[in-house]
Amino acid sequence: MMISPQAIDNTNFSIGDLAKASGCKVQTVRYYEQIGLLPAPPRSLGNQRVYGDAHFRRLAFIRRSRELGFTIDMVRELLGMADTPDRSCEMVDNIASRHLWHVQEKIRALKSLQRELKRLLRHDGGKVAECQIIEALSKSTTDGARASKRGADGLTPAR
Amino acid sequence: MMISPQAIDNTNFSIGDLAKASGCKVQTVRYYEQIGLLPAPPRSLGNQRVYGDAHFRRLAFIRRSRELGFTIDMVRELLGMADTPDRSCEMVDNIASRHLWHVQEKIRALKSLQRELKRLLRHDGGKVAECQIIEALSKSTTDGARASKRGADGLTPAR
DNA sequence: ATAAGAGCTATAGCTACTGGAGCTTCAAGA
DNA sequence: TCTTGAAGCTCCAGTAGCTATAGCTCTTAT
Repeated sequence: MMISPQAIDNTNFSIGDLAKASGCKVQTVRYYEQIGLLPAPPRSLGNQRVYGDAHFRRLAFIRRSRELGFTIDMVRELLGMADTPDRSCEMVDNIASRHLWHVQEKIRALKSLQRELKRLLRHDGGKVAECQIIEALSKSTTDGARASKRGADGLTPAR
Repeated sequence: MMISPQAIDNTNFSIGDLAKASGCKVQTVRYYEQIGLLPAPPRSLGNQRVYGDAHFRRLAFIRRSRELGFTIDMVRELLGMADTPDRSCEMVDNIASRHLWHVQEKIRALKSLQRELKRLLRHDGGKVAECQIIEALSKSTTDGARASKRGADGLTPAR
């Protein structure tokens, strides 16, 4: 399965068509071209991008992968694999299962977050002075090092 | 060196102490100062930041809130509320429950993602040419535009 | 002919930090 | 006292994945 654009194409899409069809913004399409995910299409006489069917298929692949939460770099790898049909499927599996693992980790983290927030909210308020939530937030965690190991949302791993 | 409850009487912390104690990086502390979350402390003769107990408590509050996934702006609001103890607790509750809702939404989304990834991975691999994952990624699901706004082939633009 | 809408490039902004360069200051040991 | 290494300082750039704006040009319909 090749997802690269071919020159022999009778369909002509403007960038707006492509964006609408794939459900992303025009700027996003240009951005994908800029970072090398989507190859630069030929231009019209007025310097406007002219896309073909293969571009559409490749963009659809990209969007679908992004929807599933694959990073741009993962999409790059997946595209590379999709373009070399003779290789084993193993590496594709690898990427997908690593991603699944991350997703499951995220779910775990969010669930414990949910529990804590629910606990915080199980008091009803008077004045802020006695606000349980503020109170709870003021207490530092037992394990300070834990915070530095996680990203901003407390979910994504730190770099 | 950790700032234990005993050591907290010593109200002279270096930025490194503060960072270690709160479990974030030195740069992060400076960043919080820069964006106005943490007030600028006095400096030593050699121009180094000297923090006190109140700084420590405020930073702990910030880190705790961030761990719970509150955005910087939310933390700003929460801090503001914590600083005006006569107001009602209602707004604090508001922020927290809005946040809980977001967390629950995220969990829902990730769970459906998880289901799909598991489905993708439920096969064994041969060549990429027949790879189910690549196949599945190539099929777009959420592009109502493609089917409804385009011609019968779903690809040709209306021009 | 004209006007609306779409496309073009270039650049900046978003979140919440993180890392590095190139410097100064501090504290401890010889 | 000198030295050395760690820690501090400021300033700037970079991360991911777009999104938005400014100020143009091009296309298309009337």
